[in-house]
Amino acid sequence: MSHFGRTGPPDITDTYSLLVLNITFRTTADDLYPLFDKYGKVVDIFIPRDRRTGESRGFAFVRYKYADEAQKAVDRLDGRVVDGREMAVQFAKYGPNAERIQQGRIIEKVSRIKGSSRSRSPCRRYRDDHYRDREYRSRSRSVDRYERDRYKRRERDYRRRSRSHSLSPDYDRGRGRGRDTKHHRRSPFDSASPPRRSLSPYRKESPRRSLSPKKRSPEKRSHIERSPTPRSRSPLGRAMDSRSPSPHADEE
DNA sequence: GTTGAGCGTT
Repeated sequence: MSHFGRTGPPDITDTYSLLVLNITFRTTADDLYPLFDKYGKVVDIFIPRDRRTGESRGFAFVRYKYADEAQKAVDRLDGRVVDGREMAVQFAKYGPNAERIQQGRIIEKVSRIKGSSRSRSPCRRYRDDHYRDREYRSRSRSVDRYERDRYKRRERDYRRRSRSHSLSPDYDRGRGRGRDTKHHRRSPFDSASPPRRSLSPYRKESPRRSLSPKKRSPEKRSHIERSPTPRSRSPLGRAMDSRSPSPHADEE
C-alpha cells in the first residue's frame, strides 16, 4: 500500500529499514517522505495500519537504499518534531517476517526451520482474548497496565466490528476514504492521502442529514406530540394506542 | 473526535 502504487513489499533485498516511532496517528507516508528523502534514497515507506479500522498505528517504516544514508537520517531525524510530536527514528530490529535484521538490513532470511523462528511471541497481536484473563492476572503491575492498554485498544476495535455481521459500515467508509486518492498525488508514496488537514468544502456529507432533534421549540414539539392522532385523547382513554403504558404521563 | 507502547504489508 505504501508503495509506489504497488502492493506488497517491493524489494527488501538490499534495503535498510528504519523504525519511526512516536508519530502522530494522522501522519502519513507522504508527510514523512520529504523529511527522509532529504538524507538519502528512500526506497519505501510503510505505515502499519489497523486492519479493522484502517487507522495508523503511530509508527512507520522507512526503507533506505544505503546504510550510511539511513544512519544519517537516524542521526538527523531522531527527535524531530513532526506535527507536534517528537518522532523517534531508529534502525529496525526485526524484518517483515520477524527476521533478525542488523542496522535495518535483513541479515537472516526467514528460516522455515521449526524452532528457528522462535523470537517473539507468535501472533501475539491477533491472539484471542478468552484466555487472557487468567494470564494477565499474574502479571506485574507495570506489565498489567501495558497489557490492559493494548487490550483496551483492541477491544474498542473489535467491539465496533462485532456489531455488524459481515459488512461493517465503518470499514466500508474507511476504505472509501482511502480510495479517494485518485485525483492527484503529491509524492511518490500515494499510500493514503486523506485530506485530513486541507479539508475543502468538497467533503462528502454523511447520509444522515443535519437533522437536529431539538430544532423544534418545546412548545411546538409538545403540540405535535400531543396530537399525533386526533382520537388519541378520546374521553374514554382506552381508545388510545397501546403505546402509552402510563396514562398519567399525558398529564405531565 | 479520542489513544501513545511498540517492530511491517500484496
